[in-house]
Amino acid sequence: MENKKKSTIKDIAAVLGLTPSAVSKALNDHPRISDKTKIAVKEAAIQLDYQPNYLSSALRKGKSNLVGVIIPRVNSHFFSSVVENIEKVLNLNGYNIIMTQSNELYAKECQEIDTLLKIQVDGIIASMANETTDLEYYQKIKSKGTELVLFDRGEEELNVDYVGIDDYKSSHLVIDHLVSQNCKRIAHIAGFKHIRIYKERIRGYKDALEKSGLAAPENWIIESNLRLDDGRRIMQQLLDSPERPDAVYVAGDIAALGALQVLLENNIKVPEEMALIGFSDEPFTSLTQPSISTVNQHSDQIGKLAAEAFLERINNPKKKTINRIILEPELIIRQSSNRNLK
Amino acid sequence: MENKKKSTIKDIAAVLGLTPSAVSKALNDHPRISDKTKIAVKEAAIQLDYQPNYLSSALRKGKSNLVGVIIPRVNSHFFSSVVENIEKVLNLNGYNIIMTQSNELYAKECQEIDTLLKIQVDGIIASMANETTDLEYYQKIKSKGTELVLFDRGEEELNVDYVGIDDYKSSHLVIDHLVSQNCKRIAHIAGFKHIRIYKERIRGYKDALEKSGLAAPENWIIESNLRLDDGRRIMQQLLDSPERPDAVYVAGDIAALGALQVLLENNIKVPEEMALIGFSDEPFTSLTQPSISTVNQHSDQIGKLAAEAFLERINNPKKKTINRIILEPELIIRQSSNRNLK
DNA sequence: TATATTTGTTCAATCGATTGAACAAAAATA
DNA sequence: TATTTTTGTTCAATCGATTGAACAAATATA
Repeated sequence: MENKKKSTIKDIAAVLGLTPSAVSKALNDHPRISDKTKIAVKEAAIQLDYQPNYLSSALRKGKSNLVGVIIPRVNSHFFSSVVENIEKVLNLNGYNIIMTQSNELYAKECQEIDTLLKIQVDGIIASMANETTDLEYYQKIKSKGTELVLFDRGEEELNVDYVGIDDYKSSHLVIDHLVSQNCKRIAHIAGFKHIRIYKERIRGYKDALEKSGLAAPENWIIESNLRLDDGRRIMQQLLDSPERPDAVYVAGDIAALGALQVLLENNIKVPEEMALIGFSDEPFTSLTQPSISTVNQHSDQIGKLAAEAFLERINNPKKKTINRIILEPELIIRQSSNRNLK
Repeated sequence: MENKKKSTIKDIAAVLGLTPSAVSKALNDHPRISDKTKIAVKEAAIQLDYQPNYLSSALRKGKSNLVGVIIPRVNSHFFSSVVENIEKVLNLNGYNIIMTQSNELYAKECQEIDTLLKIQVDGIIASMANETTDLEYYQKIKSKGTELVLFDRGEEELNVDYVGIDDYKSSHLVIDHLVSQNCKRIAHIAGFKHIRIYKERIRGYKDALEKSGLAAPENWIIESNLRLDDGRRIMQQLLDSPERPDAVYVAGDIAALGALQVLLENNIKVPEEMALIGFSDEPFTSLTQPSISTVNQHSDQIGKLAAEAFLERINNPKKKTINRIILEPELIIRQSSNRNLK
């Protein structure tokens, strides 16, 4: 029952009275092999349930047709959707992906990079962990000659292909909308400043407020991990502050959910007394009561474009120019910020 | 700057005036190599930033030290937590994991299995897709001599190691609790009967009701995909039925969330008019208003035990006995079913 | 001192597939 | 018929690491 004897090109060669090299060439459609032989070889391959040995061919060719994907965490709609779309595109092109998660930890991320390099993936597509400030490990990927594409969280100094949205503009969409809802005192629960995308959101927040002639006191920009608890803690802090805001723009949906919980627990009317906007369009934002306004990052597009950037690079190894693809953000207005509809 | 020349044992050998085989043995602590040589080799390895070529050693040894993990979807706390714990245990034992998702699709699952077999993983740890009824591909894993461990969703006929919870008993915990809350008409939004775990939950549901002397009309057991929409649709259907239930036991948290939405939209008091219990202890169940009672499946334990089952098997290839590890479920009582507290 | 044992290293084959060069046979051209 | 070209296949080296056998040198035993 257990048919452990995997067949090799040798077995096929033996059956047909050929040499292994002829078989290899037949399978790879080498021009010098006759059609007759090719057909016979391919038939025999099926008969013997032949599966090429990936390890040996990768070793010989120096190419694994494997791409590593590193994301901060899988349990997020945004990231899992990006991965799904990366996979879709790469599968069509003969690549398989290996998905790993850093859990937002720098140490874990380094370990994952080492593993992927060890397995000799042809490239890595990654979004950086919150903790990561030291880019040494990413430099290492490039120095090993492995392709690297970043998405969402990526730093410009690495000088590699990047796909993401216009974070600066996102903040403008958010703030302009809140202003149109007659909000006057808008606070920002932000991500860490050392990460480019969050820095951009902060910059956009400030500029958009200034443009509208509203104040943006420094203590209304609160950096955090954007976890549920951070959202809760900071919202409570804002509620307790002497001049309470009338709107809060949160740089992540999960933290926005935490913030919403605290608002509801304190019987604050949303959006009448306090408007709320999150970021990422996680599915649960449409499920809460009230539903949470948020910013759509086009995860499907990001995945597709990141995969294509990798393919382009691997197919043109000489190419020197760097692609920076910036998508338009889309504001999704739901109950938590819509004072007219409710 | 780009240091593409990866060093090999040959390079180390050249530096030290040894042969590659001596270097290989030194690195692998072969007893016949002198300590002096070992130290010298290891120093040189560090100097040259030597990284063993995984492909060649895997090819030669017939062992990749890679384990594939197949889950229905990553975007779920239960599955991502299981994977996290599998990884933790396996990393400590020198294995790396490759995580893939079937998206609940049989075709995708088959493709993932092929990929993993191609990459020549040493084993596969999997939870089966909802769609899967044909076990041929899983048989294939075994017939190739690759170790297989199943968790949560696994069928007995495959005759492989399994880790899961006692689904039959889970239903008893749920029903007994609902009965204690004075519920009399308890419906069940179930998963597909062809999957063992859901079948067991249904069986437990029926037996527990019978034990309590309550009716369980067949049309109160409604099979589904357990998606959000299924929960919504079926709950609406139950509300519209002539004899409306006063409690619903849902075999999955996401469907339970959908059900809750419909209840709230219809202004039905939960749990007073309708009690609700889900399954899996997804984090959002504690975040809804009211929070949803559910069953904890001990994802961390499942991951750990599945990884250990794999390790045990790979270390004792001759072992013939099958491990079936069944954990105790834990009922988590929250607002949606607790009529006393609220 | 002669022989046996231990120690440290090299040799050579191997894992399975790939690939350029070599070669013989068949076909085309002169 | 002699020569060139084309075609189909085999040969042999290679990717990098591993491993049992072989061998020489050093050490121990008789």
